Amino acid sequence: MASETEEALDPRVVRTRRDVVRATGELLVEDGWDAVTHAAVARRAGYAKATVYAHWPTRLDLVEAAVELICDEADHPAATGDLRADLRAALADFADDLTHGHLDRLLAGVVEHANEGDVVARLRTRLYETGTAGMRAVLAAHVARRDVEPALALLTGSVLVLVTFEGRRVDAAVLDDLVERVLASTTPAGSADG
Amino acid sequence: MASETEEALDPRVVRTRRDVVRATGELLVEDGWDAVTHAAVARRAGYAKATVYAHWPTRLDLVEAAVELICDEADHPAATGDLRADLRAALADFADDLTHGHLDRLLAGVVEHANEGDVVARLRTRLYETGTAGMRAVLAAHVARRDVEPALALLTGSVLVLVTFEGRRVDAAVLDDLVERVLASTTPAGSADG
DNA sequence: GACACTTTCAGACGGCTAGTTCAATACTGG
DNA sequence: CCAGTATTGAACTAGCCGTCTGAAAGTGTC
Repeated sequence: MASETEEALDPRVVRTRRDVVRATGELLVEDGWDAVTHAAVARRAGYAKATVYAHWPTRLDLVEAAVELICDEADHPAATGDLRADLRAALADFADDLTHGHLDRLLAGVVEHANEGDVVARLRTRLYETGTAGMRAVLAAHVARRDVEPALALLTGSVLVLVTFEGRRVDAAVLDDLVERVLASTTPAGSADG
Repeated sequence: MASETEEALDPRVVRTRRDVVRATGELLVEDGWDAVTHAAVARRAGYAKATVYAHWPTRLDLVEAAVELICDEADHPAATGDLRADLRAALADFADDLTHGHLDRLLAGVVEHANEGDVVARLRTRLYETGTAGMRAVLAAHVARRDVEPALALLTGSVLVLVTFEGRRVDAAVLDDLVERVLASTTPAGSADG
């Protein structure tokens, strides 16, 4: 028999999982957490409702699988080695995910449903770390270790707030200003006091 | 007849409005946006479901009234005049609202339901500005005008991210570090280039 | 191709909840 | 006391969620 972790031998199961999880992700991103219903997902994916229930008994199972897929598929601009250029690119990418990728709604969903168990808390961490992985990598490569966390919080937080709550369009000038302000309080990596 | 804006003469109406809006606010804060149902609100407030429907035809009407009340009742620590102390106090207050006041869930709710009309967008702005009013006031009094907005975004954003997405407890040391980092990139108010 | 096995399907069902309606009751100001 | 208004409790419709079923279709094997 196949191993427990790779038991999806039947091509029907593979197809179903792929199509349904993809449809769930689209629904989650476009219409939000509450739109993820077995019936809605089945309709969108082109499968019967009972089939969806058979694979993912609860709504949370569906959301979990979709978030996993979204995070796995996420890709970020490659680093060039130039600290400021890479930071601006990563920040712009994050801002774009928030607005056009509807990452803001995804994050809002996990925060609002955070009281529904540890699974949701794990999804929150997964989404946040995936969305900020680009920035974290750039910072880790260029600034002192003790500056990485605060700088990351300052950059991601400010962009999140500007885009999501102030409805501001964060153009190159805004991003540049934020980057300069944050870098002013950091020490280069490898420095004596880093 | 009474004026249109102050027509609530009947004490029954006054009582009903007060009790129901308060119950809605508690429900909204404790259990989230989706828990705000006419039936649930009526049960909690001790009124009949039909009465709640008579005053607030839609769920959004209920949420709107509750958010208005919450924002009106919000109070913030008084300023002492010491920039750093006031900033730290305002930030700590904001962090406390996020965790114990469940402001994070309120904000998540309006973000997730932002596609349900302009009313929700107004609520988002109202909540965000109320929660950050303390910091904005302190900054406006001490740093150059052009530094207020970016500094506000950096401070509120970083605290929001640390508390809500990283699950960090922001103690005095963390707040102090953030304040120093942000202030390093600002110019005092009234300065020549401010 | 024949076969046993698994997956998917389509629909029906009971249960729960949202929102509406309405006659009866309680309250208010005069 | 009385006319007008607010509140009530309950009934009712409509719609959706989750479950279950037998039938149909697909899969791997001999």
